[in-house]
Amino acid sequence: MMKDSIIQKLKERGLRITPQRLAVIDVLVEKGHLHPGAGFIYKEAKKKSRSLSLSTTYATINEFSRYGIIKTLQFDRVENRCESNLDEHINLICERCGKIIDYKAPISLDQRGVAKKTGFIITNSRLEYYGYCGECTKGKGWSISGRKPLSTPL
Amino acid sequence: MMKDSIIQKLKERGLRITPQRLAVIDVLVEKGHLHPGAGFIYKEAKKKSRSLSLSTTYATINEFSRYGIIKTLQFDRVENRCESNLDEHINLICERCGKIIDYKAPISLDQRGVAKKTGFIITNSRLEYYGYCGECTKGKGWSISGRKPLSTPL
DNA sequence: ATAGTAGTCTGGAATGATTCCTAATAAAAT
DNA sequence: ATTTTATTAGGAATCATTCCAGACTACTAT
Repeated sequence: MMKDSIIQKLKERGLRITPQRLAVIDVLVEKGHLHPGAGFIYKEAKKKSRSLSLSTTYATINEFSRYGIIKTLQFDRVENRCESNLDEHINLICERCGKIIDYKAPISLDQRGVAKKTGFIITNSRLEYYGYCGECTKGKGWSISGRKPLSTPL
Repeated sequence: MMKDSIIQKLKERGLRITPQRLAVIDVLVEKGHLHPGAGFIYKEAKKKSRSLSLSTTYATINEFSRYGIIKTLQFDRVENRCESNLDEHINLICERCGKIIDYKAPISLDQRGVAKKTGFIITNSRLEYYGYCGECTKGKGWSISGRKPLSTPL
């Protein structure tokens, strides 16, 4: 997503454009593909806007998420991560290095069929596959040792 | 999963059969479809095995999970939930009442294709759709008010 | 049966990402 | 320029989960 279009969205929703938010947007735009967590965004954004607190970073992320500008990938006991790719895709999550890869694949679940059969109305999805990324299995003859899920902070 | 087959698995892996574990197993077998959380399991299991601590409940759940007897559905800022249905399925999660419904549907992601294309080796999956269950939308003409995700403890 | 020895259990303290709180600050509208 | 009101900073609070160390006990081999 482009920086301008995000700013556009903020204005549409009546949210103010502040230096703190601009700094966070910059990080999301430039490093979004890394699926950064709040801590990473805070550190990076602070470089640009000296006056930025962790609280504000969280508040900003939450606000953006609430208004559909980003999506948050929530995890247990580990920093949540931000998803700026809003296209339908699957996340491949490496349990060794924590990397999250967007994998474009059309998941064809018949949402209408689900609604008809169970009464459940789908509004959102979370499609993840866990395992080990190419780098983490490279040259190791497939012998993963330190399985420590999502341990690497980002 | 049957109680006996779980006990069988424990023996196979060299894990001891203790009254605490038996109590937890009972809950998992009887209430597994509710996708109980640690707190619920603790409360229920404590009725059967008077001597059971929350720590042990957590330890037991973790152990079972580590050995593939159950799967844990991890969430952020909300109690994790236990999944005793190990068949391939999708979880429908109600954002109002927190209910989790197992929806049987063949997700056909070509794992070999993923591996060939990205080098990522899949070992586990997490397929969830969020929304509102039949009961929570019933007679409301589709006007959900108190959107408070997974708020109901179980 | 009995004792030995890991594996388990307990209760409480510790953890840590995230949220909450309130006074201070600063966009944007008039 | 002034006012209104969203936003921010900083620190305290939250709370599911983990960690810890000492006590305990299910199993095995004697």
